[in-house]
Amino acid sequence: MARPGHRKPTSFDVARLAGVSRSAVSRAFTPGGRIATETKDRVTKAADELGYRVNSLARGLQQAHSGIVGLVASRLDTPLRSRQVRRLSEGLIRAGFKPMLITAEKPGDVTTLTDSLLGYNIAAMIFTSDTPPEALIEDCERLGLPVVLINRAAVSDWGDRVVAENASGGQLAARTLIDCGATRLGCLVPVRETYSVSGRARTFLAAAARAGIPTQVIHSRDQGYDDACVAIGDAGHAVLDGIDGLFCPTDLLAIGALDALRIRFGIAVPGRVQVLGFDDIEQAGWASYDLSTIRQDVEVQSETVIRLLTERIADPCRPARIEHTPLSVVRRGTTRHE
Amino acid sequence: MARPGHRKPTSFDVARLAGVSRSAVSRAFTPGGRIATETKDRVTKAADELGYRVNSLARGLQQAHSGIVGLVASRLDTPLRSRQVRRLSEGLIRAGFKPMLITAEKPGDVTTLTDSLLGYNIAAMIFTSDTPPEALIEDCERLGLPVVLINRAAVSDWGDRVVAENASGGQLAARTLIDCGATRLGCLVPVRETYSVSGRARTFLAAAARAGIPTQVIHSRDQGYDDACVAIGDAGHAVLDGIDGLFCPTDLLAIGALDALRIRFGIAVPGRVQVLGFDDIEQAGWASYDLSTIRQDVEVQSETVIRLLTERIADPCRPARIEHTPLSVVRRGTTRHE
DNA sequence: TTGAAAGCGCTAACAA
DNA sequence: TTGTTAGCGCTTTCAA
Repeated sequence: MARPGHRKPTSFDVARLAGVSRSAVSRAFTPGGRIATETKDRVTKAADELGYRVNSLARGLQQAHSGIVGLVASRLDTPLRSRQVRRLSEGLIRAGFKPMLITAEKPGDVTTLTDSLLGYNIAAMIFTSDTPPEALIEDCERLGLPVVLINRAAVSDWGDRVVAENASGGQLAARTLIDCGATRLGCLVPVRETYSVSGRARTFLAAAARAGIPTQVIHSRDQGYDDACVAIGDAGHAVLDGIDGLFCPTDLLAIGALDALRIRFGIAVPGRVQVLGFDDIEQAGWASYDLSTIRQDVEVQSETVIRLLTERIADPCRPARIEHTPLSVVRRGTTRHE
Repeated sequence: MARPGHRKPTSFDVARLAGVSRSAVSRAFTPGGRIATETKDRVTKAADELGYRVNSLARGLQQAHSGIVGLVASRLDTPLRSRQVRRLSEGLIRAGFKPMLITAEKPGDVTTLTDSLLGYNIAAMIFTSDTPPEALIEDCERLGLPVVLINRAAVSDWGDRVVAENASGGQLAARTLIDCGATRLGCLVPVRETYSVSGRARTFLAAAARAGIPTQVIHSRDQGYDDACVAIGDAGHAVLDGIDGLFCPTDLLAIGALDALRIRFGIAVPGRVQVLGFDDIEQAGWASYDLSTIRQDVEVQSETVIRLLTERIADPCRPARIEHTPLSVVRRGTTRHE
């Protein structure tokens, strides 16, 4: 237990109390340290008595990195993202890292912030999707700093990537709706592009075209619930009457669309129009929505990120890799049975 | 711009290029540093040229703290919490701190983790509600480490606190329901206690009793959507037929209750039973719920936290303070007009 | 206002 | 296996 003593105890204090050298103390606290069990015990005991804790700052000054990992996330207050960040944070901690959270909406933010992170001699950076700070990633490359990109397009060939299979994602969505009997499709497409969302929408449209199914594009401003409501509202009966299946490349969009469809226009879902989302956020399972969707497994995704990170740190020279996370169809109440 | 040079430039390199001493470089990068403008310019220029960045690790070793703030949050994937964390993170960064995120569900996690945080010579700790790591806060006290508690009970008298006015919160909820014409109330109470939620429920019940309104308690296991669904399901018509107003101390609970009430039991809301939530999470505004609720202003809350933190760091000796965040009634579609 | 010198607390290379 | 020694990159007295 810690003592009321004012100054924080250092390895020197522990060394003196244990009757060993400071290096011995250092070794006792280093995972693979070459040290006699007996010595280690003495050190541990003395450390406990003094309430000693290794100073990670000093340690980080000496070693290759400080163990801090920069975690860059936009729209943290969004269901999918908050789940991702939670998992990543847990995974990082479990792997012995410390996540430093950078929440940033505009690319400018990210740059400034990461810039200051770099002074902490961090072990790596993780970028979740959206705002693409290309220049920043180039900085990381220059510094040889490991980078993992989640659901983001490649920037140069630096950085490992973990992406949902967006290509097959859009395709899977199209096939699912068609299999459920939809014959005239619609697709909600946010004007503000994003790697994953735009990718899914694009491949959905391509797949529908290949299948010879007529498809309408409904544009929304962005990816929020409100954006979807407005988009559906603007589309109006003129468009909506022409479709019987709607793909929304995000559950949040799907839920907004659903509310607009049912409540504003009184359109029966899935009776008149079937709706399919993407991600499987918690709210998709809420009884009022009971949204059919394509599931993106966040848990697997996070584990993959951590694995890639760890391996990259162990061997900085290996070529960049890209891992795909699996997708699965979750059939709920907004689509009809096949 | 950074140079391809392999070793990261140090203050020494900058000093040499600028033709000054290392101390001058240090001063140039210290906000209030006593240095001639001309010298500073020379240093800045040299630093830019070399791509120099102050090493925060080395700096933190020297100064009172490293600028890192520990941010402890449970249930990060929950709407309210993710909004809080987003705001806090933004606020901390704006104030020049770096948030280190500790996501932990069990008190044990928190202890281990914070323990390792302490090695980073952090500036302060912020605890969002739930899991109360009392021993930990005592540790902070012993170390003289500033602490801010959000919606948490006091532990000893260490730590500034920011709390919603739970006392008046429950009262406000009771009055709102009664004013809207409810005459037989119900209150959902999670068995697993939590400072804020339990507090609100308690004061709600007290206020209802004072007003002479009969009130039923419906217990749920915990605070999630599913917990509310199950609780309402278990209560059944026997209980539900006896109430015409239901207070749920969390929007998440309210939404779960709403779905159970309407979809499982076909009970009209607000026709037969009015429902009132607490927090005003984003989903409360979604058209399918349109939930009346008591709003907790997360933005104000975060700002208050940052202010308290900053002031405490500036003057570590000031007595602990407690600040209340305002509450307001948001009338939507699950209550009737007065 | 500036520079020289002494640490901050730790790890790592070397020698014993 | 252990201790000695030399830094890691910075800030901060203290003199000048």
